[in-house]
Amino acid sequence: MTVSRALRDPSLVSPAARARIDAAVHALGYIPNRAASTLASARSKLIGVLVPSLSNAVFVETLAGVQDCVGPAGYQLLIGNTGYSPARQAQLLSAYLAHAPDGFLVAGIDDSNAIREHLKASGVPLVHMFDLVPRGEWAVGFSQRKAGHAIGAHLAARGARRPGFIAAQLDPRTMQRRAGYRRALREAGLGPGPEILTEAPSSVDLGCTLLRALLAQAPDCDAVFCCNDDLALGALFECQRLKIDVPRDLAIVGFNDLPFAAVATPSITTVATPRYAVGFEAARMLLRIVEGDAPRQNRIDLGFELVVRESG
Amino acid sequence: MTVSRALRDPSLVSPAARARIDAAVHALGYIPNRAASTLASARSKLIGVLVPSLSNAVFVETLAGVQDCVGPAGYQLLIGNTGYSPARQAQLLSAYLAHAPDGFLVAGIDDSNAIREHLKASGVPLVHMFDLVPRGEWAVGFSQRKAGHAIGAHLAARGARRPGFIAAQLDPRTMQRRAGYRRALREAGLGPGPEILTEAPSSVDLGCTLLRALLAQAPDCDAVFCCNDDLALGALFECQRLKIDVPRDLAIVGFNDLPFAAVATPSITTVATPRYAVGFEAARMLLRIVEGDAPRQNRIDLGFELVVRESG
DNA sequence: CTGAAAGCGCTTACAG
DNA sequence: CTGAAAGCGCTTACAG
Repeated sequence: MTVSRALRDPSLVSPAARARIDAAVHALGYIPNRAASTLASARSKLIGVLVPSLSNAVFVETLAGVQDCVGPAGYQLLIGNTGYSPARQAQLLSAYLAHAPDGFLVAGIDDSNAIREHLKASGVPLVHMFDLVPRGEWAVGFSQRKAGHAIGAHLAARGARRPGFIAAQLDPRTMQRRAGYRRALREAGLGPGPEILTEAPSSVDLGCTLLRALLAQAPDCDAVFCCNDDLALGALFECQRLKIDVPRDLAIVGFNDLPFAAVATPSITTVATPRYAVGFEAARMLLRIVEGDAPRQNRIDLGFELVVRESG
Repeated sequence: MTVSRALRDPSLVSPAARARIDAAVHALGYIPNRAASTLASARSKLIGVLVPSLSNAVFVETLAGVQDCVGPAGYQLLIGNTGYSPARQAQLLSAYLAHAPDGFLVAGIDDSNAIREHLKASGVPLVHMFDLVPRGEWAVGFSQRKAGHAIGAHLAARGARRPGFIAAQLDPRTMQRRAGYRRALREAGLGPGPEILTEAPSSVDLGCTLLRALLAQAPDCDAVFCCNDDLALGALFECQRLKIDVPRDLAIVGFNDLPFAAVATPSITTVATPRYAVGFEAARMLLRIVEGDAPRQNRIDLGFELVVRESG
């Protein structure tokens, strides 16, 4: 148990003992057993992270932020992909609870109260990522509504007469962006405009399809807000195929500012979202809670930035 | 301990006992403690997965395959991003070893023998993903060399006189593709052709830069093999910016067949790689080994497919 | 089919 | 600064 002490905090042990222990550890290739440590200390050094998708680069970068924050502190992640399904989210939360994680980081609100109570009972702290919505709970994100509003206002200011909207997945964040966007159009005296919505998962390919559908429904459309950059890229490709000049004939605006947006031809106007920072700061908040140094602020709004480029 | 039995395998217990146990479990919201189970049974139901990158969609899809295979069997993943660094890989392997994983799945060969011995000593089985190289070890993948060869042969057959090559990251798999590609050019009586290589991480943006560098070095270049689709997309964007007609003035070929390749304008010729299947089959192989039913074959070659489209 | 005993490898809390 | 004792919550192996 002097060994146990030396491994956890070398300063608790005399230099002589430390040296002998270090030597033995090296000679034997000894690796402490975390299961035993977890059992004895009631600290697993595991953090459960739930994201709605991994094919969306946004969440991959969020995970990178989380990892960069918790890795140096010696925590490992249990990463779960909910596929935007509340049921799957509940299932993953219970499965992870068996591993006694020290905390949870979740992107996408959990609607089902069943799990909420499960969690409360478990006492495992949870920080929401992206959604600022559940007041009174820990959250790091930004206002999807304001971001959508910024885009609507931009298109109106740019002179769009009949802007359209295309969206996939229709998760709550997308719908919040839409709400802000529509509000901006209203404020600018524009109608709600044509919209093509589908619950299908988002993809570049789908962007092509939705753009065609939009133009079929509203041939006089002169701008389109795509609920994310993948869709925007597909829309751009489709315009190129149809010989529609972007932005002259049709302005295209995306969302997230994924790496390709800046270098597409034309480059894509979009909203840069602080996804890496959301992951990092949410993880930092969680670690502070776990380690008993909870921040006074329970919500952090990281903001966003409209990036105007060539496409609209 | 009848409870323990009922939870692991209900058939071991009488229906009456089972019913009472189920009722109690529900009433209490009881969740078994995996740390205790791991400690007592020497089975963690944890699998360590090491990939070189998560910003590359290839590995994200590989992880999806792994997850879809091991999830139903009740295993959780510890996912580590090595960032193409052998040192980081070694570090992650030791860190994960402390969690006593039942197995490892690794993309990218581990060069450092130090860890190899560590692993051997631990007795934790490991299956390589993508690389078929280490004979005598478990592996699921395909021949990068042959895939590169198929591209070289295709460009030559298509009439390219001076094909170029651009590549980033320069990991072993990329270099194997290059070797096969160069061999095909040689066989077709073409010189090795201009090449722009950089160890920088791959990105769409970098594709733009490398294409410009290639054309600066070899203005008479009439085709380019980009070591992956991200680079190919960047190259395509850059051609559009420079008003270079693809494929008339310059043919572009990528690698992986990421979702956007099929819908770009023009659509991108590439090699479809079985990345989801690599993950799934590697996981299946590992599970069989872990569960004492090791397959007789220790290597599975999943092949690849050249997908000829508009860009070259 | 059910149960009492021992132990997995650590950590905690308490003595020295 | 170091050590003996007890226990974390399960599972294994052995009796009944």
